[in-house]
Amino acid sequence: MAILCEPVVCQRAVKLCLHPFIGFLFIRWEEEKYEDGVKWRFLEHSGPYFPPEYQPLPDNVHFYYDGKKVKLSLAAEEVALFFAQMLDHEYTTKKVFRENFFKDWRKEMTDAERSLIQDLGKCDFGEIHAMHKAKVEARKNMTKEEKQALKEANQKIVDEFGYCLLDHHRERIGNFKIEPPGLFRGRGEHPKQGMLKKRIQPEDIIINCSKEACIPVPPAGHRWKEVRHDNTVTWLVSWTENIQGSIKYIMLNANSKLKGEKDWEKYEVARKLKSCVDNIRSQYRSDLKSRQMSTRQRAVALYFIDKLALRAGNEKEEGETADTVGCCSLRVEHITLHEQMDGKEYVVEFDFLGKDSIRYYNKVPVIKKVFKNLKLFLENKQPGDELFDRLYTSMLNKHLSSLMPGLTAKVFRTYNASITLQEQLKELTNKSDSVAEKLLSYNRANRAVAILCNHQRAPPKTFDQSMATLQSKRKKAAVKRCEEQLLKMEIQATDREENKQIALGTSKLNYLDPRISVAWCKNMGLPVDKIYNKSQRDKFAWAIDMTEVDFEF
DNA sequence: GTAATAACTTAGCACTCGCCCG
DNA sequence: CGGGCGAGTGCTAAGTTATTAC
Repeated sequence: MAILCEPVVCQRAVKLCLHPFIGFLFIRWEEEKYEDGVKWRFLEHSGPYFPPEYQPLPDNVHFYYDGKKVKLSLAAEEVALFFAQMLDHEYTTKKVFRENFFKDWRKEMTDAERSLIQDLGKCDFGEIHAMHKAKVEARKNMTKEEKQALKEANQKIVDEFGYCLLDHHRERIGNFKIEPPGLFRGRGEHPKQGMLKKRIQPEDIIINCSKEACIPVPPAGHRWKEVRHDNTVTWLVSWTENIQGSIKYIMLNANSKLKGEKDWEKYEVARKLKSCVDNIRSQYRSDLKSRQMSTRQRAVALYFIDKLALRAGNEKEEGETADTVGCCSLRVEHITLHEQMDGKEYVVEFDFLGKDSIRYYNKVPVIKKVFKNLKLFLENKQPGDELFDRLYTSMLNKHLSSLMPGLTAKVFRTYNASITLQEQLKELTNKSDSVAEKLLSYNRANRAVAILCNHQRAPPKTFDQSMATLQSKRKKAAVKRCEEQLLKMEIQATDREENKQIALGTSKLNYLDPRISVAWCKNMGLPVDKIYNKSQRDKFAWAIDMTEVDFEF
């Protein structure tokens, strides 16, 4: 395999010295020179915060089966309440949801209950549902004092459980609360929707902290499953959830040193790709002619991943999750080839459900060699067959890491997102623009990335109405106010309209090197808080600190 | 070599909260 | 000064990738 790039690995300290690192980041970095894989020296925390115990229904609220009042056991009653709470949701009418729920609910019943309750259709959760709605209503109508008291109680919980001590730093924890029990929903057509997500007990919990630290105290009468001292991982608490059998973790907040450094590294790898992407592109273009079918498939997949920012697309176990795909797992039915379309040659029409069951629909002209290969891959295949039947994400990533250390499929998304933002900002903004115009341009650049990465959202429920309001304000303002304000509102309206189905947050938070944005703000004379809110400024503190006006991704 | 597992990032949606308008 | 609304935040599902187990 050709090595196309200089390795980037194992040069942490050296890498840093290349940068105008200032303030705490530098000091913090200097103090930790850990051997490979070690994430901390000292870790102390309070353990997880458990949701409140189940409160039995009051005596005047009843469950009915086949028209008759039935007093349920505590365990069965709790699960009945989960279902009753969701009754306003459309998915409680879905067959899969109902069947999964009923099956799991029956497991929680006593023998007597189980022999009585055999048909979900005969269950009447009406009173329980009404009680729940009344509770929600009551919470909304709390007095100021009650709300204040609640807020203070919550703050106390955050103070006690929300922080940990990692080496010499007090760090905010990302998710210190144990996920409460309920009915699993999942996204899209999930085969496990409606299943009971069980209550987590201290006996399910693994605690990770350092040997010298105070070990968190389990709730009275309970003990932890295990206490371990593994400083090669970053999690504080873990447990296994019962729906997929996967492990859940409590980890640090994005504004922590540990996460910040990782984030910085991610963008440095993406920048490294910038310097060798031309070589990598010519390599996979020449691989399109390979005699090896698997190499050709890899080349076409790479072409898509690079050009369209598709995800890698791991194999998934059938029946365990919704039927979604990424690049390597595309099937015959997900693409249609058009020799000619809309006046363009060699158009590939994509239509598939990706991560979170978000639809990816795109018509893309491709180079002839890619088109011909796709035709070849489709020969003698049926819908349901894999397009890239000789390709696995593991092979792809192995190949990529041989081209550049640290390179994997997802780096292309980061790289293409960041480079697109930088180019769009250059193209769209002028120093002489007004603040509102600059922000519109920034959002448009952000939007270009979100579209590339297919970050969609459901149009806000009140969209049409609020759009109309904004439009009419426009007219009122025109009558009585100066043109500048008119312009500002027009710009806002444009921004919102263009953003109807696009989610900017994901790319801003995960794909766009924050130094591009910070440098742009400096260039444009805009305060950073015009584009980053408080938590974004926290997360990107490292970039805000170190970025010079002339930063180039 | 392949499958399973572990660890970590990425993702959209629901809810909350604070601000603005009538 | 209450209600509506959008921005911000919390939540946790759903990905990717490296590592481990067989």
